[in-house]
Amino acid sequence: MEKYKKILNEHGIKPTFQRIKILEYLDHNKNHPTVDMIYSALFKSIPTLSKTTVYNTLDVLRKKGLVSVLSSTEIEARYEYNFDFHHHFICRKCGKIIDIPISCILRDQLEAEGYKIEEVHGNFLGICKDCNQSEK
Amino acid sequence: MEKYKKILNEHGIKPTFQRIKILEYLDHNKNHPTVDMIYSALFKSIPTLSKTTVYNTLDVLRKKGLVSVLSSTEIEARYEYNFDFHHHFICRKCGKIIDIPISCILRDQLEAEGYKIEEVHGNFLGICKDCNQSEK
DNA sequence: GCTTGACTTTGTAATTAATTTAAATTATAT
DNA sequence: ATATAATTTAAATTAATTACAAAGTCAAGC
Repeated sequence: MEKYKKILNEHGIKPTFQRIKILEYLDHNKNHPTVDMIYSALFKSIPTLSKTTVYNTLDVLRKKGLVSVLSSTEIEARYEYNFDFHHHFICRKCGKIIDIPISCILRDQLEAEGYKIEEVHGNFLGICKDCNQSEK
Repeated sequence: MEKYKKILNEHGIKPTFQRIKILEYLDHNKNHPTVDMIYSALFKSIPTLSKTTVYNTLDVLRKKGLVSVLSSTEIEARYEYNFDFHHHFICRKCGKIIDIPISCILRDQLEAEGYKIEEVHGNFLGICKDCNQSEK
C-alpha cells in the first residue's frame, strides 16, 4: 500500500484507496489486463467499486505517464491502400494522420526467432509539426 | 474501373461493383478514411450501399492483403505498468501478448523533426513461437 | 469540532463502433 | 430455365466507452 501511495504522491495524484489498488493490481499483473479484468479482480475485495472509477483512474494514471495502453484506441479503425512499409503519426490536435516512412529490421528478427508476423502496426501519438509550431 | 477490376481479379476477389468502388475510393483518398467516411462518400453515387458491405469488403481486401488497418483494433484496450520501452506481439491463436524489447531511434528522429511524441504504440499481429511450432 | 469547497466515486443512461443475422438480390453453373 | 452459391442489404444486437448527476470523501480554515 505504502509503496503505491508514495508513487501516486510523487506523480501529483491523490492516493485514494481505489487508485492505490488499481496501481497495485497493474504492478502485480503483467499480463496487460483489460478494464474488465481489473474491475472483476478488484471487485472481490472492493464490492462498491464502479467500472467508471477504473476508467477514470486509468485515464489519470495514463495522463501522468504511470501506465500505458496497448494500441491507440483513440481512433476508430482507419483503412489505407498503400504498400510501402510505414508507420503513422496521429496528431491529437488537428487529427491529421501522417505516414512515417521507416526501415526497421525488427520484423525480420522476429520472423527469424520463430514468430509468424501477419500485421505490423506502428503508431505515434502526439502533436504534429504544424500544430507544435503554431502553439508557440 | 478496369484498373481495379484487374487488381481484384489478380487477388482472387470477385470484382463486384461495390468492391471496385471501395478500392477505387481508397486509392484516391490517402487520408486513411474510416468506414463511415467511405460509406458516406460512396452512398452519394450508390444509394443502395449498405454499411455492412463496406465492412465486409474491407475485411475481404484486408485478408487478401490489399488494404491495411491503422492500429490493431482486434483487442479491447489493455493496460500495463511498465517503463521499459518495448513493443507488443499479439498472438491471434492463443491470445497471448508478449513484450518485445526494442531499441529504436525513430522516436528521437521525429522529435528532432519537430513532432511532439506523447505515446508510441508498436504492435505485431501473428502467430507466436509456441503456436507456430505446434501447428507443424 | 464544524463547515466549506473541491475532488472522487458511484450508478445509470447514452453513445457509438462493430458484429450478427436473416432475407433479398445477384451472379454462376448445370 | 432452374438450382446453387455468393453477395448485398437492412435491422437488430452487442459491447466498450463516455457523459452526467448524485452521493460520498477529505482536508483546510474558521
